[in-house]
Order: sequence, then C-alpha cells, then structure tokens
Amino acid sequence: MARRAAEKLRRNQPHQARSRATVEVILDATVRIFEGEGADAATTSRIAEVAGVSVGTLYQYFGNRDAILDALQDREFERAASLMQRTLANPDGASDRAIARAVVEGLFRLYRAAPALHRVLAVDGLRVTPAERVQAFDARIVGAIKTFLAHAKPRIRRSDLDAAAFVVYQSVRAAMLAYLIEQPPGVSEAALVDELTDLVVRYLSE
Amino acid sequence: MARRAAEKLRRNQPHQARSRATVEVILDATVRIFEGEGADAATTSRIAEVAGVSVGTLYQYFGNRDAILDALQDREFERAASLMQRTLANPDGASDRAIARAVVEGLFRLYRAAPALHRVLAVDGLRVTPAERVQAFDARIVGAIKTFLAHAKPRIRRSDLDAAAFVVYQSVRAAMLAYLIEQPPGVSEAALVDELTDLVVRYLSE
Amino acid sequence: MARRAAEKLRRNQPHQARSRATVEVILDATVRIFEGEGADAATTSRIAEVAGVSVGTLYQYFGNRDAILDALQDREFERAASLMQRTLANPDGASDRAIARAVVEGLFRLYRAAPALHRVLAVDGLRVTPAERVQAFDARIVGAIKTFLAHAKPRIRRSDLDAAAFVVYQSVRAAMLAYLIEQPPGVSEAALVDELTDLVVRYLSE
Amino acid sequence: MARRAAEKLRRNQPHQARSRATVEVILDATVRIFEGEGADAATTSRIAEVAGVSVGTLYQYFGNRDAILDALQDREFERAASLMQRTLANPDGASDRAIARAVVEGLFRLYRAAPALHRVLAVDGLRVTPAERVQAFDARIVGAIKTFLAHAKPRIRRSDLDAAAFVVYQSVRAAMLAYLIEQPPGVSEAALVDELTDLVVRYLSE
DNA sequence: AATGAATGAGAATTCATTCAT
DNA sequence: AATGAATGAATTCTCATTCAT
Repeated sequence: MARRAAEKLRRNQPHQARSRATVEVILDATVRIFEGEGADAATTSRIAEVAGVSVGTLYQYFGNRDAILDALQDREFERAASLMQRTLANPDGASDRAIARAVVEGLFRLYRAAPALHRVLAVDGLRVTPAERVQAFDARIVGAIKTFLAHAKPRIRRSDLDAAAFVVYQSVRAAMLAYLIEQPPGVSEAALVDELTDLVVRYLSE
Repeated sequence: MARRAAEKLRRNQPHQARSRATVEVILDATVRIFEGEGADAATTSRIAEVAGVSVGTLYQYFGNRDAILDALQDREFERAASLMQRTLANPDGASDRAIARAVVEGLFRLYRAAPALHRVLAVDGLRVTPAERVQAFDARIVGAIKTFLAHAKPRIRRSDLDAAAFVVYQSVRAAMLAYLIEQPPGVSEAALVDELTDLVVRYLSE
Repeated sequence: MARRAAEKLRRNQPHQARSRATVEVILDATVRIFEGEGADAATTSRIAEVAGVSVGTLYQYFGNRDAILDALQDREFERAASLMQRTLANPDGASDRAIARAVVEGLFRLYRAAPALHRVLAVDGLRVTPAERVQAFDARIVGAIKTFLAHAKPRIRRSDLDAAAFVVYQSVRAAMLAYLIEQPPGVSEAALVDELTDLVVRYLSE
Repeated sequence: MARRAAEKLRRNQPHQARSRATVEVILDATVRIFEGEGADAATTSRIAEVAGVSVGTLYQYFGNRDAILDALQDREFERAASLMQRTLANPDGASDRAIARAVVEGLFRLYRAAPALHRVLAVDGLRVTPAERVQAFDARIVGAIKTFLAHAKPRIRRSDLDAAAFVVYQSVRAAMLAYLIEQPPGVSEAALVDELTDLVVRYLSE
C-alpha cells in the first residue's frame, strides 16, 4: 500500500497530466453509470467500457473497485467542503438567513447534479464501520459549521456547538437526499429550500 | 408462466404457529447478521445458518432474498408507525415539547436497538426507484405528522404542512441514524435527543 | 398372525381400489402438467399439488420421480401395444392398405391425445442407455409387426423382417410426433395420415 | 434493462483465432460429455472442466447454458443442410436410388459420429415450443427436398410435396437415431441403410 | 502502459427426497 | 396412511481481480 503510493509520486510530469485525465474519465464514467443505469450496473467492466479504457487500465489507476468510490467521495467531499467554507466565510455582513439559504441552495445544487451518486456516498457513510474518510469529512464539515457558529455574533444561542453542528448538517443533507430520490408529491423544490432554511435559522438563532 | 412467477413471490403464507416461529427466527437471524457482521454478510446461506434452518426452509418462507428485507421492513415500519401514531395522539394535554420529545425518544430507542438494520432500510428507501412500500410508509408517517400539525392548537405556524412534515421526519430520522452509526465524539445521546427535540419544536412552534 | 393376515386380505380389496385410484390420479395429473405447463413444470410438488395429494402420499405410491414416468410409459405402451395387436390381428380379410391405415390412425389418435407426454416418452426412449423397458416395448411392437408380416399372404416382399419392422415402426412414430409438435404449415392431418399409410404400404407390398 | 438482457445473449463474438479456438474447445467438450456421460452430465462446470477452461471463460463466450446447445445445433444443422444440398444437387444423371442412398448414407455417417448429440438436438426440436431455429432448419431441409422432388423427372409421383418432404425427412432421421441409440439386435447397419433407401425410393418413385 | 481473456470463489435458487407428527 | 415442513446437494451465473502478451 505504502509502496504503491510512493511509486505513484515518482511519476513524471506529462504522465501525471495524462494520468490525471484518465482518472477523471473513469470517475465521470462511474457517475454517469450511477445516474443512468443504477448503482448495481457499476461493475468494473462496465465502468471501463463507458470510460473507454480497459479493465487493466482501470486497475492501473485504482487498486480495487472501492478505490473508485473512495476517489469519488473525496472529489465530492472536496466540493461540498469548499462550498461550505466559502459560504460560511460570510464575506460582507450578510444576514444569518441569507447565509443559511446560500448553504442550503449550494448543497441542493450539488446533490441534484448527481443524486444517485450522493445516495451511494451517503449509504457508504452509513456503513456499520464507516471509513475514517467519512468520519474525517463529517468532522471537517461539522468543524466548519462549529467555527462559524462560534464566531457568529451573539445571535447564536446554542450551547452544545458540537451537537448543534452535527444535527444541522445531517438533517439538511438527509432531507435533501430523500427529497431528490423519493420526489414526494406535494413538495416543491422551492418549498424544500425555504423550509430547510427556516429549519436551520430557527434552530440556531435566538 | 406469469401465474407461477406471481405465486412464487407469495409462497406458503404461514398460519401455523410453527411456521410463524420459523419466519421470526429467520428475520431475527438476519437482523443479528446485519448488526454483527454487516449487511454484505447477510447471504441466504449465512442467514439460514444463523437461523439454524436450511436454505431450503428459508426459501419455503421467502420467495427470494429480497422478500426477507421486505418482511423486515414491514415489521419495522409497523413498529415505527404505531409508535408515531400512539405518541402523536396526544392523550391528555401534553405540551408540544413533551410530545416532540416523546417521539424523538421513541424513535431513538427503536433505531438504537438495530442501527445497521435501519441503515439498510434507509438505504433501501434511497433506492433509485424506491419500492411502493417505502413511499407508502413515508406517506403514512408524513400523513400522521401532518394530521397532528393540522389539528394542533394555533401554536403551529407552518403553512406548507406537506413540506414541513417531510422535513421534520427525514431530518430527525437521518440525524439519529448518522449518530448511531458514526458515533461522533463530543455528542452524547442525551444531547442529541435534546437538540433534536429543540429542532422540531422551534421549527414548528410560533 | 393368521388373523392379521386374514384381516389384511379382507381390507385389501377396498384399499387396492383406492390405491389404484390414487395412482391414476397422480398419473393423470402428471400428464395434465406435461400438456399444459410443459415437462419442466412437472416437479414432484407440482404433481402432488395438481393431483390433490401430498408429496408424502406421492412417494407412498412411487419410489421416486422416475417411477412416475415409468408407470406412464407402461400405461401408454400398453395402450399402443394392444392397439397394434388388435389391429394387426386382421379379423376379417381387410386389405393391407386398410390395416395399415387403421394402425396409422390409431397411433395418431393416441399421440394426439397427449403429444407432450409422448414426446417425453420418446425422449426417454432416446436415452443414451435406454431402459430395458423401452427396448422391451420396442421389441414387442416390432415383434407384433414382424409376426404380422410373416403371416401375411404372399403380398409382403421384405426379406429382412427385423429391419423392416423396425424401420416401419420408428418412421411412423417419429413423423407423427414431429408433426404434432412442430405443426408444420402446409401439411394437414389428413394428408399426414394418407402419406404415412402410403409410405407403409408401398414399403411393404410387392 | 432490456438492453442489458439482449446484450447478454450476444456477448463478445470472437473474431480472434484464439477466441474461435476456445469456442470450439467448449463445443467439443460438450459433445464429448454427451456421448460419454449422458446429457444430464453436461453441467456448465463439467463442460468447463472437460474443456480445460474456467466457468468464467465459458460464460465469456456463451451468455448462458442454452447458448452452447444453440451453437452446437447451428454447427450440426450447417453440416446436415450442406450435406443434403450437396447430395441433392444431383450433378450428373445419378439414378434416384443412388441419390437416395447417398443421402441416407451421408446422414447416417453424421449421426453415427455423435448419436447422443443428435438425440439431444432432436429432443430440442421436440420442445413443446420449438425454437425458431429448429423450425427454420427443418423448413430448410424440407424445402431442399421439396425442390428436389419438384425438379425431378416425371418419376416422382407425389402430389402433396410438402407432406411428402416432411414425412421422408422425419422418418429417415428418427429411424436412424433410434437405431444408433437402441442398437436393436438383428438389424445390421447395412440392412438399415438398405431398408431406408428402399423406403424412400418406393415412397417417392412411380 | 495498455489490453482483455481467463480465473474461480461465492451468491441465489431449485427440487427430489425424508421423516416426525 | 397421509401430511407437508425441512433438508442440502447441485446448478447456473456474476464479477472483482490477475497476468501474459
């Protein structure tokens, strides 16, 4: 494992660019299969086929099938985390509600772009023994929220910031995912965003 | 042909006590495997083994592997739904907060008894095409909440009851599940219940 | 001891009748399944179900699944053989052609009543190692034909009676079976009977 | 979904020499098992084992077990059809009897090379619902015979050519098969060929 | 590096047969 | 005798992974 990682780093520049491209092609193919054919269809052969490479090549870049999901998780986590951090940074004095709405809308856009993928990632996160990666990511998000809450003006009234951040993050995420997949009749996208924004604001504000 | 296929999914519906017991033994074995060995370990042979019956017997009661999950889902759904309905019935004039806390605590007990099972069921609910059963259950729960909200004294201030009920249910469920599986450091059970109760009450009351 | 045996014999009569009836019920159920659902559907459970008895009872009368087929074969063989012998006996001086036609028509009626059954029996007869029963039956039929040919007036011109009888029997049987199952367009039942009669007569007469 | 199912049955059609060779190895192994161990012994694992490949490889070339039989059928059909067409072409003015004998002898050689295989194929042809392939083949053979009969000099006296061709083909085929498998005592190969030739000639000529 | 044929462990499912009641 | 629940060996098929070219 360590050897593989070290060897990888030694590779040269042009190769790295091409490698990077192949990796992306494979990840994109996987996402496309998730969305179009369902998670069960994402076999290594099918991924390779859709990506336009051979299985052998696929294994050149990913030690095993799970590594593809891991990479996908990393990529999506990165997007979510950077979105959160950017939004929560609160550039100019936006109102609490405006910030909350921005976060909710941003996450919603992210999830809606690939609901099946996020479903799989959520499921993965629900493993009996969650990968450290998942816990690390959650901790990072929760940390960002916590920091935000901590630095917020006296408006935040929560005392247990850990619990509050955890509750807010999981609640919003799950409601969105369930909405995108179940498509419950009688609830519009706009209504969902409104309600979630309100949920967060009321929960956090004093 | 179609007749046979349909018949297959039904199988002997057990009316004898013996049969009922065997069904329970199989369901319990499945839950035990989920909790102890993870969902992937729940193969038909392993379930039969743990249940102390033969594969043949297993298939005498369940037309195929998925039928076991379906039965488990039915069982758990029934428990959750009856809990909700019982609690929301609001026997004597309990306060909103008291009712909310009762629901949260009840669900929490239910999930804590078999987190991995509920994870699987949630995952099942996150299928790209959720079974009608799942949607029916969600609709039932959301309906119960909606009815409660509709009949609540003027204290409820939500206008979009559909969206509100959906948001409340999914949020609470997901946060609990994530908590039970990730076991985030720094958040106690009591704190979680407190926070979720508060989340619900603040979201709904005015 | 003697008393018990005597008692047994006294009870036997009605029991034997009942046993005989059960056996028939099982055989008939099997034929019905062959014709209506196909040979693959004829599992022991399905046979018992259609016969209205339990599997246990089925095994009371037939040592194993193949024994059912054997009995069916015996029954059908008996019908075919008695038909042949009756017809070939040539009561009054019927013409060769009339006799041939009678045999062809008799067999055709027999096969048409249960084509799928006769297909299975034929297939069984085509086993790499045919059961002695099959060879015995074929020998019996061929023997009957041979005897008939031998005693025919000078009209029969075949020298190798064994080969001739074998050829006649197999040819007629197979053509009929293929006809009943393939239902070739452009060939009517009447035409088939005519042609087969002519085939036989021309082959045998001088 | 349907797309995937369709794709399954096709699989990699082998164009490389290597692939072609593997396909042949598998088909030959199947025939060998039929002849030596009986049709029931031809499980996918046993075929793979005798072929000296893994089950996985077998499924790389044949979408399912039946596809192997189909391929075998195609191969044998091709041989039989080309034999018939070649022989019936009647190059120079061979006599009717000579042509008939050539056909009978040719078919006999074909069947004798793998009687159990041809038994299975005949059985397959006797399916309650024969595959279109079987009907197509039979139609092709019967068509070739019919064409031959139609173009024969005034010697052919049959009026219903469809029925005649059908009767001739099925009769000869079945008698041969029964002979090869039952090995009836008292009938030599030479006698069988003689008798069948005579059967055909007498039936058709006038 | 890339390829894709080959591998084989493992999963779901069926069904003839047994045996306690 | 009759019942039918229970058995488990056997079968088909899948798919992650390897490795010779």
